[in-house]
Amino acid sequence: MSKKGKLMAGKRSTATCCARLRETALNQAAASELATGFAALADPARLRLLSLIATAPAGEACACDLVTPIGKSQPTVSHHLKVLTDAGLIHREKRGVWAWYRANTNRIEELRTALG
Amino acid sequence: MSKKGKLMAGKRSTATCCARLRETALNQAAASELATGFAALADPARLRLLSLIATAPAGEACACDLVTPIGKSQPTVSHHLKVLTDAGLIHREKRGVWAWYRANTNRIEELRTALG
DNA sequence: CCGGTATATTGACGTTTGTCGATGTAGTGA
DNA sequence: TCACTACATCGACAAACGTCAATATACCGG
Repeated sequence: MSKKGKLMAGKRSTATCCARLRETALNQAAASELATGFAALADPARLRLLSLIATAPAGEACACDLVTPIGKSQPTVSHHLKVLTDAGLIHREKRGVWAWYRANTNRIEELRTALG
Repeated sequence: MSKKGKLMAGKRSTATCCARLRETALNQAAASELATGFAALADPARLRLLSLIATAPAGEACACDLVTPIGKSQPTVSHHLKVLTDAGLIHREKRGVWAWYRANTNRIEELRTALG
């Protein structure tokens, strides 16, 4: 779990990457950073999209396969995928006409760590 | 701490208690349940409140000590505390004139598990 | 009972969000 | 070139949200 022995408390090196809610009180910057991440998860459609992408074979999913299961219009799904992308939770790769999405494990883990 | 406790005396279904985003695709119900939880975390002020409460001595914090560090008005802080309470992330206990808040570890862990 | 304090609720406001239809853009194959 | 498909963007709208001042509620010490 611990990648390195790097959890020095004294160094204030913009440590928003590893902020932990229940360890030390969050400063404003860290709180804002985390809030944008959680905001992306604060919608059922986006949670299901992220789940569909993360559990897709080969770890990636085509946008064309995401519209129907979500049950929303194509522009809406496209919008949600953009929100997830902007929040760093997924990564987009355009291949031909198709857009392939992949979960950003590091970012998800970052938010998970915040709750630890 | 006791093993389970009766703090979770809500109508939370057992099926959604252990949903994991990256394990199997979320159904609509589980996604909605998780989304309300993450929505409560989708605000910097609420994240800082939860952090202040979780790291407070004896594991509990008085509302009277939460207004100033947040830098928002008293009604606004009260509102955010209510949102966190309704989402099951903290627990409120009125003692005399004061309201004491305590983090709901189970609920936080539940959301953390969803990202695992 | 009275004044002071702690907290919650109400009402109003500007802003953000989720949604869709319409439209734009770009790759593909005939 | 043309039609078709996949996806993004735009414009509009209602609903939800964050915020505060004003007010209400409840407790406590005199």
